[in-house]
Amino acid sequence: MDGSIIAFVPRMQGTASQDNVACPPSNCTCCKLREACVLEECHHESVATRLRVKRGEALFRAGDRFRLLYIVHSGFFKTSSLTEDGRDQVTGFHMGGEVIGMDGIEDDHHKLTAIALEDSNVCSIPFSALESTCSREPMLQHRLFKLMSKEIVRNQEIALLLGSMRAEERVAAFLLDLSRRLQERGYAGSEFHLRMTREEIGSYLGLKLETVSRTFSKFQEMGLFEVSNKHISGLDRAGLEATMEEAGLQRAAARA
Amino acid sequence: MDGSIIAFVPRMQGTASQDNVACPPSNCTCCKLREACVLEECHHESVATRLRVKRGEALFRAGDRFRLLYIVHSGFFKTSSLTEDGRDQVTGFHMGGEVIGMDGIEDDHHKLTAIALEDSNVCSIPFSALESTCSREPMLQHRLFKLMSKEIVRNQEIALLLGSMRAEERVAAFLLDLSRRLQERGYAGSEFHLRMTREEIGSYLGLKLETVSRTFSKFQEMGLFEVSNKHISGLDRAGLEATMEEAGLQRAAARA
DNA sequence: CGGGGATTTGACACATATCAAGAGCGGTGG
DNA sequence: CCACCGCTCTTGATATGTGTCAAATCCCCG
Repeated sequence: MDGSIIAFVPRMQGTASQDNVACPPSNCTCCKLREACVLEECHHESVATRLRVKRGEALFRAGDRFRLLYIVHSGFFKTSSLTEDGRDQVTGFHMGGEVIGMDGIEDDHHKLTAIALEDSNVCSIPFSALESTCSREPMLQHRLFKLMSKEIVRNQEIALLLGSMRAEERVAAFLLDLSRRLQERGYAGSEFHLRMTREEIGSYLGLKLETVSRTFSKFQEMGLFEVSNKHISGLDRAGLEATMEEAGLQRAAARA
Repeated sequence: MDGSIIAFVPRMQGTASQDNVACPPSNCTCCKLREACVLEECHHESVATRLRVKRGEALFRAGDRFRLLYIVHSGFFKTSSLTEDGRDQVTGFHMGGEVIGMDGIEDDHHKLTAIALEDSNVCSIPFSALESTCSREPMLQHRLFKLMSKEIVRNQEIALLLGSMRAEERVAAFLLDLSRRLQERGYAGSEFHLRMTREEIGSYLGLKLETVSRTFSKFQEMGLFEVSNKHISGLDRAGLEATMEEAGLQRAAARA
């Protein structure tokens, strides 16, 4: 695995509500995951607050004043940018252990909207407190720099996907990424529920929903997985990777 | 203007070589711009080193060990990612005052290659020294966080461009961005030399070089600017913005 | 002054978008 | 518990934007 910046990778078995029984949403002093959290030191200072977000609700919206960074504790989010000219695009899907909100640091206002795709729990930390703690805790500062760098790289990878891949490669890359992240969190990597619609996948991948649907059907025919509505099973990671490589070879051949 | 994170915006009149006469490439103690530099505090510590990079040379390459962050002092760079499967894409063009290399913080290795598109001068700062200084200088830490956030947002904007804009909009957005940044640096915003080839522009915008060329020709016919090889003049910013808005309206109409 | 890469332009191909219709599924209320 | 409604998804037919291929010109660099 990569020398993960995000050490906090919960292996959630219980539901969000069960968690909340034991951990009231006021602070994280009893957080079961604090030892492993990216921003661990903040727990010691008791500056983190637990929040529940229901499916469909926004954690923050584009234009909101930025104050907090959020760590997804359980659940699933999408972030999207909605520009004044009506352009709307999903920029990411976020699951347990991932940090959301770093787009707001630049000028104290969020550029993105974060919406829960299922009932979720997040940990919120005032960025100003985080900065203070960083000054005293070089390791925390170091991890935060790495975390932001990782977010830069992630966005560059999306740009690479959007700028240079065909529809099939994009969809394969999307599924492989999702599968890998679920597996890292202790879930099966070959069988999972998609929490987002075809339209949201398409928006993320720069494709129309019909193209996503068609590609799913085609992959199913190829035996790369079974898809039934939002449920994926029997995902053949090696097969998907081979599909991507083939497309890459074609590109290389075309160039030669 | 935006509450610029990058306070260091040189108004270069002289050439790179003239600069170097006065400022040997050993350190920045005599840097004319240190007062305004993003990473000002580092100059006080004399940890910054000036480098010259000739046109075509690499500042760093993908896979290189990451140690330094670079501030472009004069000149012009492109950064690009080159993956093992032969995918190659320009991820950005960088001019005076901009910081390059933040993609390497994540795991101590650069993901991108940075190549000078003209003879250039950069200031290099060991990242470890920067981190140490940050711990003592909260304002520097704060600016560095903002700088990285800005880079995150920039990459999101590229993704938005690649995922949702048509060729004409992309080219218009590219020229407007370039024009704005040149203007901020004291150059004319309506007349400038393109330092990159059509192919590099295309790679950055997710288009083929022929499409870039055709779009340039079309814009010229529309009277939005004159283009002669790499020279642009008479750039009509308002006209380009109108072109983008029209495309946006079409999109909105299509959706309704 | 020669040569090779860069650019332009045209003709054509193809991937994906668009438009359209119908089926499936999930939630809601009777 | 069933029936309905709306949203999501699938699939087909067609349109279109951009890629691909090719050739000529241009221009910069040596």
